Amino acid sequence: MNSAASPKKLKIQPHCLPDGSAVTDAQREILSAAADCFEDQGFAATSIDDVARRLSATKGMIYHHFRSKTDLFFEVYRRGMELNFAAVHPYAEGTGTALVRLTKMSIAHSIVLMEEQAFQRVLMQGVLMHQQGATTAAQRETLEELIDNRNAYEAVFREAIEATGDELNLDIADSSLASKSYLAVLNSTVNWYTPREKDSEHERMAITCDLVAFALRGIGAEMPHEDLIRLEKTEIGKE
Amino acid sequence: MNSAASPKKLKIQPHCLPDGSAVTDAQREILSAAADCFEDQGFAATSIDDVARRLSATKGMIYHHFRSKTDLFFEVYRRGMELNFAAVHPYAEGTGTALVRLTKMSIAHSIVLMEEQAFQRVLMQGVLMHQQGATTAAQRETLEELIDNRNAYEAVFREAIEATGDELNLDIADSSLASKSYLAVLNSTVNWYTPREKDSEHERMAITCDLVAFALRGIGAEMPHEDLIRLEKTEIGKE
DNA sequence: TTGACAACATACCGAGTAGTATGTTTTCGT
DNA sequence: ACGAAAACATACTACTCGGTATGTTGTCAA
Repeated sequence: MNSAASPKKLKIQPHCLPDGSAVTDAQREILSAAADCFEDQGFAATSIDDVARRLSATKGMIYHHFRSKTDLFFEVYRRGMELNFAAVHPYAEGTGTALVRLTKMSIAHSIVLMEEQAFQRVLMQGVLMHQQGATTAAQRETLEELIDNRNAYEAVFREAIEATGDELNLDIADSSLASKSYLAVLNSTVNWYTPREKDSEHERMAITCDLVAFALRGIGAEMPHEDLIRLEKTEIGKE
Repeated sequence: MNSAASPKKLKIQPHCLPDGSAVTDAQREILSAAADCFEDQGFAATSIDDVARRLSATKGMIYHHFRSKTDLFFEVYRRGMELNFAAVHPYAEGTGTALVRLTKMSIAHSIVLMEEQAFQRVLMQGVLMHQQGATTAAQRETLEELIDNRNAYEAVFREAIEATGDELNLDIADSSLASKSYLAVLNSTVNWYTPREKDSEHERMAITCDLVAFALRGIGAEMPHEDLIRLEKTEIGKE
């Protein structure tokens, strides 16, 4: 089914820095605070002091763990992609029909998106940053790698969509375009969703259900409502 | 059909500043250059000197026409919304079935989006800016107004989608969510589309066709492919 | 001609910021 | 216990940028 060109092993090993060293608790806290700041103010408007203040720490502490502001941003990006892969990958390789697998992937994606909004918004900024131009050569290289990562993620969905298309004899002219549209629907929440204090889990499930149904119809597939609910329940259970 | 709560007159009068004064050529050039800069680098990373340099002018010239960097951004945003309204409005009030009207609106939206990418990206940034928080009280007020404008735009689509739902007896649970998903598909191009030098018009038409078909299926509607092409041809003709 | 105003250009200031250099404390292997 | 390295904190520098104050040039009505 996914026998197509995908020699790319998805590396889901525990989080580590590019140099291979492990991530300490302190670094994880920095990444989280940085993600919040980048979400609130964007990359350019966020100062290292902002991040430090959010941690009740100092600039020196940040620079002890990360070489530069750009590096910090990249690590936040990497962490965000990791969250997505970790959530979706099990279902991409799981059992069941292609349609069921795609549906589970979509539910997992939508939920992790709403739960980790800060990281997700950083991903968007990363894409934007790519269209512009990172300064140094080393940074460009890192950024390329991150974008590759994102493309690989999209490819996972594209293959699942293609498999579903084959399975149901759907007429999908351009699977690349279809996957972009498909993910655009699932990703749309980052632009407007803000969790309410109460009942946020139920709320998220309802939204996810609607979004996935919309996206599936978009590629021509249908998933009965009660089946969607059932899949979603099992999905949430895993969390 | 759109008898629902929409007392809001869409103001499409020729472009003018908030104080009512007309826009000069110089101001239009500044707006265009600023849109390019904001697209390339984002609001925070763009300096007034950057905009001036792109015009081979000076900072003083910019500040002669706009009170502040934020004001300039708001005007770019306003101009972007204006372009969208101008493109879509005729079809929202046009003739034909609800499905045909919605389709025409979608085509127009998709095309203006690809043609005026710089302004469209600024719109996205404006939404992001709203989620964060503009500094001064006056700026917040202006931003609220701009967001209202955007919501009004979304409402135009929501009403068209509701009308189509009534017409075709579609099962649209949450029309607000549906319109957000719908527009997310059409808007997705700003994140990846870059025009090729040759044949860009044909390319844009093909993409638009696919996107609109996807979005329509998303709400449960079907538009035969040849009909879509035909509508698109008449649409382009207007340009 | 002139004076008044618009349309710029130039010079400058103050606030903020990425990054560094260096000092201080905590941890930990031996 | 102790020395060394890790894990911070503090102080400082060089630089950018938004905004302003002020100077210069063109335009045009009276």
